[in-house]
Amino acid sequence: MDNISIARLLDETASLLEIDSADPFRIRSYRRAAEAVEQQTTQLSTIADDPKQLLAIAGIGKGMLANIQALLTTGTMPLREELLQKYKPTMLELLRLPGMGPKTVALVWSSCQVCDIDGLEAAAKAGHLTKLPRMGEKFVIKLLKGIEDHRKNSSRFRIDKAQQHADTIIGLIRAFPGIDEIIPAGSLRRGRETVGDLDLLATGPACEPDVVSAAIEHVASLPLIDKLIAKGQNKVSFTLRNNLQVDVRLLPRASYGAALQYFTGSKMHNVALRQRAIKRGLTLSEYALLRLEDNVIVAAASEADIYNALDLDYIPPELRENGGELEAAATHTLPQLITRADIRGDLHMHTEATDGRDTIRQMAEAALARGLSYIAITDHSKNLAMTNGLDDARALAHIKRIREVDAELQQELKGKIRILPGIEVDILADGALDLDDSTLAQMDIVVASVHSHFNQPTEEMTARVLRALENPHVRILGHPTGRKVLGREPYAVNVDTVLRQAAKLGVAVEHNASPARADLNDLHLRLAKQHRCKIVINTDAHATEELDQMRYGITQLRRAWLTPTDILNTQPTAEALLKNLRPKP
DNA sequence: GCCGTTTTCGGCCCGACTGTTTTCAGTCG
Repeated sequence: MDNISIARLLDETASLLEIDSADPFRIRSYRRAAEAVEQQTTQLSTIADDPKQLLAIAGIGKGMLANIQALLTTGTMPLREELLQKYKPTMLELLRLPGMGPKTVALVWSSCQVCDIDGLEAAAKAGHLTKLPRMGEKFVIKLLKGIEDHRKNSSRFRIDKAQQHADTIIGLIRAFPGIDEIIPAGSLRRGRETVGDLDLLATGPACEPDVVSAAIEHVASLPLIDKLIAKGQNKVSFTLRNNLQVDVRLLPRASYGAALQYFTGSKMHNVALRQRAIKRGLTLSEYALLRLEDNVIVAAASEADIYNALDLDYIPPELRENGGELEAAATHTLPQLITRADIRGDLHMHTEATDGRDTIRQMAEAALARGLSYIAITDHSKNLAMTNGLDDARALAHIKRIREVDAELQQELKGKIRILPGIEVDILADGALDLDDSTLAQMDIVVASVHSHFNQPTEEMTARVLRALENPHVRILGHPTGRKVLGREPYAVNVDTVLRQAAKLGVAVEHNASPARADLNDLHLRLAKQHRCKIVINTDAHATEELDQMRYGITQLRRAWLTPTDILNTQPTAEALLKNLRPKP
């Protein structure tokens, strides 16, 4: 059983305990353990016989150790089985409906024997629910709408889509006079790959308590609102037509930092931060950091003030996951995280020669405009027929053209941007590549990628990739996990094995910056660093504007605590980069 | 159930909003 499954079972047990009205602190420890397990880069199954290592994980004590060992050996654990005697697993899905918490789930079970969504809908329509305490007409209407939405769309939104919506809404709100700052908080600010909803925090003269109601009305009447959910003294919640929920908060300048800190989260980071505050005789809320004894404000206007008042260095949002960042901030050992400006080249992109939209020259000029010093053009090879992939003859003609454009730009732009000839070659079923070695020998950058991995067994795909890595022309492994964000496919290969072998052979692994295809998540990236892999970050752009997707990839690198020295394409020149890649045969 | 530069017992984060409550429980973030 892998870490993700262990974490899921612990989290489900926590939910079952909630329905069972168990001790809230016991429930919290199960949730905390689930989070801790999820953040481990080592598979617990490999250290199961060493209790010391397991107990060293914060949040894992004697009881949880026994639970994890039971899960690893039997696939379940006594408490979970016991709870499943009393309750049904389908109740966990009921908890995802708006307004349905553990108490209400327990109530409909004990009074109506309802344990799943279909049953709940039937009971609501039959009028059975309004007979229960604290449940009226309004609740039932909201519930039925919630069930409908849940069936239609219960997934999260990809970060780039969420960012686009945020930009639009921010533009509309900023138009109101007296609002001079508005920032997305929540998981968007922390750079998660997907977000559940948008949290936008605004401040300015129009957000001061005595005048804020006008601004609230402005927000509540934005034309793109599909359904208004709530309108409070400083908060408006609504959904867009695609069901994305947006919470806008208008906050006085004096407490903006506290609010930003609070609503950026993560939840576990905030809990840990508040515990730290209490130990110092302080209390932290979304309004301020206060001294407990006399309620005097210690810090509130900026996030940095709050962290500093708690004897911590400022913690970048991407690290706020309660994964050791508080300890590092307390000892001044936070990493100097990589930034977009550190990236000097992009080694994976396509042109009109295959399935890209723009020309070699357009890609190069766009890269230069974005501050890059070198790029590699890596169009598809012939096996990807639907992309008009290049056979050996066309590939050779294409790199000749690439060299010509490079020479032209050397003349015109005095070496400000270099174009390296390359190819994204496909790995065939037997692990061979679909172009001749003699062709690959002409390329500076050979990115080997598995494209057709659907429904293939993991062992087979892993073996396939390992064989491809043996080809000495391969310098970068593209799409190293074969994953699509929000897609159906999980990881096509055994990631740990593939990363180890790539590190051993000196093949760089690619972090694909495209939000649709962020092959390595933050745990994989940390694993890659542990294994001393060479890591490159590429956009896989199919048009000039897709070069901007680098920003999303950078966020993932930051979430993995990576610094400029961990990434190869921070090298200042194409020559320096090539020297750091696997030597050509 | 976890944890300890106050502690091996007794703590464990904070506030707003909703619906239906005639004073607050439950949900949510």
